[in-house]
Amino acid sequence: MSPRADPELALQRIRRLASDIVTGDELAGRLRSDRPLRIKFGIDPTFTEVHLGHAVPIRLLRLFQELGHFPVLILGDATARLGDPTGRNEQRPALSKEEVERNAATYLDQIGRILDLDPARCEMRRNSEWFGRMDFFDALKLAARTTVARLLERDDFQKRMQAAAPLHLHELLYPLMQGWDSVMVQADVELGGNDQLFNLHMGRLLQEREGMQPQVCVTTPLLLGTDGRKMSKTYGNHVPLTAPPQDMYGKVMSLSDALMPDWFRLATNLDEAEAAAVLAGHPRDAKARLAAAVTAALHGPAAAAAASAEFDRRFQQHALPSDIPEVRIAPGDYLLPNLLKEAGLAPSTSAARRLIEQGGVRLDEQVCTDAKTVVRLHDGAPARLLQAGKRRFARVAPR
RNA sequence: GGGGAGAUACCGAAGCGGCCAAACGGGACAGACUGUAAAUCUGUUGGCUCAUGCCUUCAGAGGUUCGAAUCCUCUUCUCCCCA
Repeated sequence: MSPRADPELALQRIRRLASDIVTGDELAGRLRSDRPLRIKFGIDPTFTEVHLGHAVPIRLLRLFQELGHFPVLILGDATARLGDPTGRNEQRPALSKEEVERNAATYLDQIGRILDLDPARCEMRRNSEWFGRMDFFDALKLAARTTVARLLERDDFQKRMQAAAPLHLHELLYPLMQGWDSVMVQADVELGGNDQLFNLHMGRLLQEREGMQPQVCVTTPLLLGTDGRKMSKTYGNHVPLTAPPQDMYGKVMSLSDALMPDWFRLATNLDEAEAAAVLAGHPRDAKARLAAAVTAALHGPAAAAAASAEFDRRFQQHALPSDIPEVRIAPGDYLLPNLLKEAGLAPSTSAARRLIEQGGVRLDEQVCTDAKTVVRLHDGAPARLLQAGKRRFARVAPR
């Protein structure tokens, strides 16, 4: 276990990644205590792809770990089967045990890219451990610890009541379950996205009822997607933690300028002064620095440097990418649109034709706008270089 | 249980017998511009052996008609109001 950092400095670094802290004084007090704090973070394995937005609280958890504290990761295998009502898709179908397990495995793989999951430095618990043992009376006893009015304070519950939208009884109990996790693992601090504040508070309340010192709640700000909307897979504006270095770098480079300060703060380890200095320079360079920092954090500096060099080659010097996939096809004469389809560069020959007519296709580095071009690819013919749009390439050769 | 409104391409939404492969908006893709972007402008956005040609689409199944996304019947599903 690394030695604990200076409490003042620690607090400063935590604040930089935090949106709300309830309460700051309590956190300062605990950071000054002489034991490692138990930092709880819960994830419900309800989906499989973790992106940079999800990663913000995980990065904060990592920071606590670096500061000498002890992450307690809760795998919400019980809660996942219920579904946190926060989500817009309230009708999330109940997941099977198998699905939950499968998701959990991919989660840990992804989280492990940020957090040190070594059992000596991190505790991992499944909440089925205690919820699986509860009987109905235990559940009622838990429910008796709060009031309906208190639960209905939650913003999205209120909205749904007002909109006369369905609000199921079990959804009301979700915050209680999350809060009970805090009791069971004796959390000192719980982290979560800033939409989690209500649930985090419930942990405080339940711990207090149990005569424990209530946990400190720390929420993290929302990291917006590359286009400024909420980061989401459906918008295609997300950066998956598992994205290969080249893609990751490229995705970050497509970020809107205005979002750079947030991204520096929430997705990189640059300190405030350093980030400010970089941002004062040319936006292009700042973004390159950002992309490199994000990529390096997940793939290491060497991969980041390579991704950066490749990106510059491709988009600044308009050079060909260094790794063009090779496609082997049956020998013969091909109409250009068919060839594009065969090479996997277009979804249909019609789409390929349109692309050609719009000047989006290059054959051996020459723009070709004639959809009737015939490409002869007989046995022994040399490979032809195809480019569709700015970033799709293939070398096609007869099989 | 009663009454009403719907289901159209990736999404939202027009169309209500031929001029409909289907307006418009968003998204996506391409081109120009650029700092890689964003913004802006332009174009494209069912498929095909590439054609002023053919084929498959307007919830599903039948029917009327020379002709149906549009009319009729049934089925499925959604939403709203009343009980």
